[in-house]
Amino acid sequence: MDSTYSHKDHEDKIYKLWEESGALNPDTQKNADKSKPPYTILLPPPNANASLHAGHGMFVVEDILVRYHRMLGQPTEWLPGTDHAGFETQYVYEKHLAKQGTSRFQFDRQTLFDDIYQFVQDNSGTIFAQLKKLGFSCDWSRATFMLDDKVVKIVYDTFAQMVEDGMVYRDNYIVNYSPKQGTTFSDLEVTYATRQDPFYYIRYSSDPEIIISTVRPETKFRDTALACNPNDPRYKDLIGKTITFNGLLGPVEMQIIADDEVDMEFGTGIMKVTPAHDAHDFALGKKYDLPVLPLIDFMGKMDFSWYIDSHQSPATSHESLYLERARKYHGKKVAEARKLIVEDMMAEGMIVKVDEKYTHNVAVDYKTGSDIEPMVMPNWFVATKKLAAPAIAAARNKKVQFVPARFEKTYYDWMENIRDWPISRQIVWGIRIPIWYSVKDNPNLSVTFLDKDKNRVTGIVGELLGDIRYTTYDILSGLQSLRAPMGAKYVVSVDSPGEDFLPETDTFDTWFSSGQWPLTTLNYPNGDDFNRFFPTQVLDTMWDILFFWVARMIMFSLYKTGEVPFSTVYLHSMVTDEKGAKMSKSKGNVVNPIELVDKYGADALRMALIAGSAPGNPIALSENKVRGYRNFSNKLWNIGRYITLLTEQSEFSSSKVQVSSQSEDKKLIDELNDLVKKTTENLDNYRFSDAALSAYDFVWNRLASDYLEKTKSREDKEAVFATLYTVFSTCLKLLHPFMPFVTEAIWQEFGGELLITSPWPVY
RNA sequence: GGGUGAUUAGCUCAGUUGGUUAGAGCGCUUCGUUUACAUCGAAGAAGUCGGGGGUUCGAAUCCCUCAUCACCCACCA
Repeated sequence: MDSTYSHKDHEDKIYKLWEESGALNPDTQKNADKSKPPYTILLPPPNANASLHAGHGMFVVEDILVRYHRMLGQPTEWLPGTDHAGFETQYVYEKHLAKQGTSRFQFDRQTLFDDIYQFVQDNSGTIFAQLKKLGFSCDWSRATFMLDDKVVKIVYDTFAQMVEDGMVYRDNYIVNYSPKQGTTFSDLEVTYATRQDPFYYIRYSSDPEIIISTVRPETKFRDTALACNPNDPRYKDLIGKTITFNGLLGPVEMQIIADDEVDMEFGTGIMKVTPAHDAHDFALGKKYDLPVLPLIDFMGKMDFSWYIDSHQSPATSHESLYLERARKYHGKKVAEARKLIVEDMMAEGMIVKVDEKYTHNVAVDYKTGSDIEPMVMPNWFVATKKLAAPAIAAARNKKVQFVPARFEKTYYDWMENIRDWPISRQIVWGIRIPIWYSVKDNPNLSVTFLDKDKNRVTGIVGELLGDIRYTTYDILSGLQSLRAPMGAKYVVSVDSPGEDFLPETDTFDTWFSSGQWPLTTLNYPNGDDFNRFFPTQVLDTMWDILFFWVARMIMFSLYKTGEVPFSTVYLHSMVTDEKGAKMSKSKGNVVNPIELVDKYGADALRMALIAGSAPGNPIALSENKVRGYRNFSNKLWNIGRYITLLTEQSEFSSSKVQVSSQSEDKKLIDELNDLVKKTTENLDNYRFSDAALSAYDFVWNRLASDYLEKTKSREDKEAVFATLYTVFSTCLKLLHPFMPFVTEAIWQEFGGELLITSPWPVY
């Protein structure tokens, strides 16, 4: 044995040994005891085109659990996979296209999908190779990709079933829409940016005095009411009345409604209601039956065609001015239009005050920070209330338990206030929603497609088909996007129901498919794996996707099977930099785990991530800490080396050793037994840090520094050897889940079967 | 606005249901080339456990309160 442990000489070879031994697959796992219940964990699928980041390293808790239960003799399944990651991946791909000077608009949706598929294929494989570098003992034979046929089939089945059960519906509803990204986002995908914007006080009327305040004067053209608090003495007498005033586009009539939700303290206490472009106003509109009048189009541009078209022949100079204004605003981006509108309002003396330093929160999408424009449009929704009820009950009945327990409360808070879930995304990369629209029944479908000459054409299907140049087939083959108006007739079908049909171009929210991961990976409902491994034992992930993913898996699983998909949710640490700050590219404090593995070995990194970590709490990763555990790897190696040297220097052989009855030796054995008990209990209770550190402490301080040093002077080398060998080999087992490579490497030096499938010590 | 977590040695953090002199790693000081390991060994310094109050025979641990930091949810025109 070399005098220092060189991880590079061992890690890859050992991983190969494990793979070849069949240990990673429960069907070939040598020590699998069929009479014992299987132990199953599903790896949260990383993005297929991702590479490893420090956060992935925390999946080590899963490897620890899997290795521990494998050593207990349970048939053990750790099922890996990758996610297509919908919008995130398409965003990455679009940046890639931009670099090549092109964009998604140059391709029909099928071509674009195929190209992204290829792009993802080209980048896939790295993440699995990197997970292997960390020593993760996944069953690669069952690796699943979110777009595999078996996954897509189950997702389609679920959708069809939900449509039938009335759990999925199509509705015209206000959604978070990003004009820049061209897609809807769910509430969870929206975040808020604090911004400073001018806050305008606009006079609507002098007698009675009505001044409203807003940051969005450009939307006032489609206001459908003014609202005040019913108890506001300033406006009490006006409630229910209709006032008339002069707007930039002529006289406007507006009724005044009252609602408790209007805050008397805020601004002037009276607000404009724009149901088409504000979620709160939309809700008010529903309550008071106000019309929804859109003003901003899907590209984020002002649409004044509603005014222009109906005011084509102005009779007065006023009317000419109004029309001129409407034309000026029309087609402008929101921000630009706002400027022009404010200028005109200023000129008209309508703006009485501007608070330039008003700070407020603006909705942006979580990934790119593009502005969210609340828009009313048809989307597919999942009715979540009925799904949530059993999911809440399951947690209350302890069918699912959270580690740490406090997340149970977070889970309830979200589940009890759950809102319907918009699942359609206007992107290409994902699983297409299996809906078809007949062009005959729906002549008012709006489509964008590339014609035979690759020109981009947008229009209404009925009109386009009246043109000799276009057939349904042309539209279908060049199709980029389709927008079906509310009330369109549709057929739920995976394949085209006929020649006269055009497909829904929306795809599912990526979480709609990943939410069914326990079902799709295990081949619900009749797969052997499903019968064997479902429900699984532990789901481990970080707390940031508790709602996105964990909650959805619980809901889907209960909906489809009546059972929870896993009994324990373990929420591992967020990996931060050494100062405890969140890692981010912009801060430049991102640690590359593979570099640390190269430098110090996977075992060292694993220990650094586990030692001192607690579920639900952040863990600071520093190179120093990793180096410290690299030293421990070397310590283990050298203890092994010392034991080997003992046998080489003496005549006795390792096969016939017996632990002596010397009190010094017996005491150590007793302490070892305590350690085995403690480690086992800690593992059973998800106390990984304690389990790792108690073994670390025992090996280094008790075994190496104390016992080993003291016994160097002893004459009865054979007895010392016996004790050392017994104690140390047990310690290797205890440490194997945490430091699989070095423990296996030493084990191999001792000869014999693989450590990975050796029995866990008993106490 | 609602909620959660954190605050323990210079740094990063453990401390399970309250129980003897509060722990680890790194760092620091002094010494050591003892053939397992200098990726080491020996010895050592260092904390009134955020402030205040309370419960208890006993509190880092339970309760109240304040402060600071971090995060989550909602988002007021």
